[in-house]
Amino acid sequence: MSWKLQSDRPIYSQLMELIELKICSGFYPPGSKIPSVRELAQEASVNPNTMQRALSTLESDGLLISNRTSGRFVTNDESEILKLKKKLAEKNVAEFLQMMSKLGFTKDEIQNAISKSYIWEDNNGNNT
Amino acid sequence: MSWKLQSDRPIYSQLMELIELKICSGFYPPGSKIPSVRELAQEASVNPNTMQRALSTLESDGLLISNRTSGRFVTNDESEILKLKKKLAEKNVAEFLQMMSKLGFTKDEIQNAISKSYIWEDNNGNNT
DNA sequence: ACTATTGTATTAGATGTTTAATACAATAGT
DNA sequence: ACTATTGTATTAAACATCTAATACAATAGT
Repeated sequence: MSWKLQSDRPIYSQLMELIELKICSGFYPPGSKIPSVRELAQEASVNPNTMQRALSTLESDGLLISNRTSGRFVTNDESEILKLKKKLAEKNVAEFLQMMSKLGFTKDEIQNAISKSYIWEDNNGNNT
Repeated sequence: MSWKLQSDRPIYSQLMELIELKICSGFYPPGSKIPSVRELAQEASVNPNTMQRALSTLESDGLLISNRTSGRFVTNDESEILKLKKKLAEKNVAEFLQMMSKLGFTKDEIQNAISKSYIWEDNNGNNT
């Protein structure tokens, strides 16, 4: 799995977003167990403390649940996940359109650019 | 003018993006003089050093030119500005689509969401 | 019962960002 | 020439982030 991190933004924050995405996309299904803090930290080439911070914050958001020694699990509440998915999507659309609007693009130009894109050919996160 | 800054990302970086937007949108036209470091810093409620960092970086990017005591000016090279505009737009579209794709939305759903938006009613940056 | 694995907490140091206060350098405008 | 305004540079302190090393707490699995 990809953990592409940038240096111009807090890492724990990026980790949170990436994990949210993995949950919303079903990569980590509802109720499923996710890897341990230490494993995830290694995956992402990040200090365990940093990963812990991301995970515990997502937990206080109600998205994850930790069971002391049995590990950490995605919430079973699918409506919660759907809610997050909608929230992320709406925020994304709004920010995108605002940006494009400020850059002077029209709706038609945007629709055009999107219909020309090929993102949807591959479902592995790779742009073909 | 709006200088809405968030705390989850370096301020100087956000300032750069906002200024780039002001230039690309024509709020600061090519060749025009922009306010002084101190003025801009006050506008944005930011330390002059932070604003200076944003401005001098934009200068090394070739977007601004400083004339010691006469002030700072937007480049006259309109092709440079157009290039930036395209770069910003492409990056924005790509990131947006990748995100929406990962969230599981189809092209049609996205096209739909965009056609339903009302961003273009008002040109002052306010969503009506 | 023991042990390995889990999440969690703590302390310290390195680094980057931001603010603050100040000073200098150059010149447009008078 | 003088002066105010410009960009620029420097130093210090406060703060957040990240890493590192380590330890503790709890329990599933044996």
